Amino acid sequence: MIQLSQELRELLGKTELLQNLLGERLERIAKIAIIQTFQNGSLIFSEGERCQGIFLILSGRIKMFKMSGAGREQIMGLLGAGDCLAGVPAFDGHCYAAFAVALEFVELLYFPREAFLRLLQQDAILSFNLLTIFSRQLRRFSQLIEALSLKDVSGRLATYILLLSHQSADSRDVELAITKGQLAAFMGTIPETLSRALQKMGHDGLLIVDGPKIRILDFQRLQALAGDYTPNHRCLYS
Amino acid sequence: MIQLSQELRELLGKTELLQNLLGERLERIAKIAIIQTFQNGSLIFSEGERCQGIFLILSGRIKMFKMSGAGREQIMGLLGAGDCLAGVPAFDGHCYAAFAVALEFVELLYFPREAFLRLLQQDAILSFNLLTIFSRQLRRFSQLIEALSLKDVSGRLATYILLLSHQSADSRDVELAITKGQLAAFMGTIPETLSRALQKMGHDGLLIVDGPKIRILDFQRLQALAGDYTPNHRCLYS
DNA sequence: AAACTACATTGACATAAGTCAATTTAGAGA
DNA sequence: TCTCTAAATTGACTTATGTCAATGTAGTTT
Repeated sequence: MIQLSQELRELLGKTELLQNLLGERLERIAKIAIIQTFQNGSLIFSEGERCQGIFLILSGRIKMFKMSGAGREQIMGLLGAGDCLAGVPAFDGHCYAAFAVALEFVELLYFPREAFLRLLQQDAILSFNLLTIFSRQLRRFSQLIEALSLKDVSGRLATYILLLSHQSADSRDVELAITKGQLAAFMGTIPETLSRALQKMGHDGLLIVDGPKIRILDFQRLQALAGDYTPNHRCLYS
Repeated sequence: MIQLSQELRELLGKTELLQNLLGERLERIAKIAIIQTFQNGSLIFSEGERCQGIFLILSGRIKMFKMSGAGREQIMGLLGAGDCLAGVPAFDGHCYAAFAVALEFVELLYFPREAFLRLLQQDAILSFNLLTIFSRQLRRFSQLIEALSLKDVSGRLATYILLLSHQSADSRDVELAITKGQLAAFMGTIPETLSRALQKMGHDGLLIVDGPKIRILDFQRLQALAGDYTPNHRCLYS
């Protein structure tokens, strides 16, 4: 729970959006911010709604997703403390491009669009930070497009597990931080198909699944399944 | 064919990346630029290659795409005169995220990365322009992800045709500016499937296809096929 | 411990879309 | 006009993956 203005300022300086700003600048930014809270499961905004500002996540996790007419979800991103939300709509002034719901109790800092844009013009560092955020997101989206269009579910899953493995302490042991249902929606598929893909990979001796824990047995074949065209794909994951 | 430096400077000022810059700034930018040309069909860069700079397209069209292990293409974007190329890799210093090939004879302006980044720090307008470019691209990618994950080929096709229709003079008549093979690769499918989808739409009385020309007969059913969840989706297409 | 809930798995089935191969069409160049 | 080539279409077939329905599992609450 965020309460102290002092504590708040410290937190802000550590976010990707507001890092490296001069103290006084940060001070001024903190002044125009409004704290908003959302209960677990509540809708923060909807696709198509007019966007009036940008959000910084202070605590809690948020799911951004698109939805088909039939009600299937495609998760566009999972955000947590320090991440910024609705950067694009706040910048270009158009509508939200996706839905956002709170996966937990969420505290947000809200900056009205006009004030945010004014600050953006005044502060080159803020612009730079936003460019960094946008470019990272563009890379993520590129990968997602590639996965959805050019890989089957097993391939996407293998790619994802290998990515987790890179971030993990022991690269052989990986733990899913989200439910398998969410993972399915993230991979552009449904829980049933994901379950079967994992089962097959287990049966083929690529890995062992135990609830959210996955132990990788065969990196080589997993990499082959992931089937990246580029010989060294590491730089893409930055 | 670009030859005169005067002519060049005028062109640059009209591009999205360099518009609204002060005259002297533009002058300085033009100085560090290097002209490169590519023959029709030639590879401009490959996914995974280290990026050393940013490109501005002076003339000709460029296809950006990803490729599967099996050799299938997903077109990420089609660029033309005035567009900028490799903005993200130039900014973040990582590798190209896709392949780029010339679809015609192409003339590019190349700005070495270091010089470009220096200019970016000095000029808030340049940053703003790049933010605009990035945010537009993010919206495009969002739509592509939504299409690939949540719509079938007919739905994607309907969406695309309606988009063209909005841009067209007579909204009932639409003309494809690219080959159907490229369109298929853009929609995340193959020519055979695209051909069948178009055929079915024709058979169902939604439209009439004559080579690259399409006449829309039934907007309502086309819109239903496109199946956007959001009631007013217009703001997404900006 | 029992019951409730959300999540995950499994099975049977339908179908959209990819693959392979053959044919047609249309544009460019001789 | 007649190739020659690339693009587009069509047909027969296979397969990945979504749908529906049932069952199983685990964590939480009473």
